[in-house]
Amino acid sequence: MRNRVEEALDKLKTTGVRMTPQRQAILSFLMDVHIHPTVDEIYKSLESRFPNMSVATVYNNLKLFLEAGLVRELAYGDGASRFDADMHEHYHAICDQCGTIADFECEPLSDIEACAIQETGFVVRGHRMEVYGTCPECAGVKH
Amino acid sequence: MRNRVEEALDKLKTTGVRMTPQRQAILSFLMDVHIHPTVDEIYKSLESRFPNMSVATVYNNLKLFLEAGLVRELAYGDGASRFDADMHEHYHAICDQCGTIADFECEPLSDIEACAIQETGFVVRGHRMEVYGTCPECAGVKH
DNA sequence: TTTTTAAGTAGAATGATTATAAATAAGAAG
DNA sequence: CTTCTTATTTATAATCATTCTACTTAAAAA
Repeated sequence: MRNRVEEALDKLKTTGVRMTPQRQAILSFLMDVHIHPTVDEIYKSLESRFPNMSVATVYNNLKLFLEAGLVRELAYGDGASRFDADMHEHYHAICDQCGTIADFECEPLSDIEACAIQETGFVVRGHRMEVYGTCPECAGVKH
Repeated sequence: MRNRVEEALDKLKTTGVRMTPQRQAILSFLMDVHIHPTVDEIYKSLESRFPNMSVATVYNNLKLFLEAGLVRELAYGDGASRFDADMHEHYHAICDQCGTIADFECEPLSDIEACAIQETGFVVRGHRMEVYGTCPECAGVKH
């Protein structure tokens, strides 16, 4: 069995998507790293290997990956979006102080969705949820 | 008893904040309207009454109201932030098609926060949650 | 009134993201 | 291996929300 990146790119190829070094590098960076990077972080990390790569390439590929369901976008209001190639059901806890994002798992919030359906009459597709607070590192440090 | 807007502005006045027509108009617009407007919507709605008002004034006042706990900001990743002067505990359901935002109430998600605390070690301050789907109007229309 | 200074205004600056047009290179076909 | 088609990349301009800056105006205290 190949690794996740090659598997994903092979699947993309069957839909007319071409395999390029930049594309491969962006996807494997996202899949290797567990830090939910921004576009700029991805761009800077690949700068040494692809000195001529344009930021637009990063944006274009991320959009493609999003549509293919390979990554998800974490769009917090402030600043830049973050991207997560871990597609299994999980939630995020975000540190108010240092911005660290920690993953955690939990029963899906079915009763909340039930509430929403009952009170609003919406056809519910899904939800989004994050927890905010202070990470152990920041909480532990008495400056 | 005065109305909510005057009450709120009177309370602000006690902390050295001045009462201006623009400020009053922005706050009462937010409190009257139940549509979670963007800065631009607020600005355009008041354009006829205040032809010389600057967008910066809207931003400045919203920041002030946020700090005073009179409104909350709904920062969805795409596009502009929305503002809500309804401060009682509630959640939002957002229509994928028309963007409508419906309010609903529900038990607070205490078990999710418990999960987060246990798995991440965070000191949890609060959470954010929205439900996404299709509103009754959009779902009902077979175009 | 006068004075103090918070608030408003206009416009420039920033930062993330998207659009555009030309150059490049994947991959198919011969 | 060479040619051809067109997806992709690149560089740059454009857009959009938001913030900043310097100056003017006007609340409200004295």
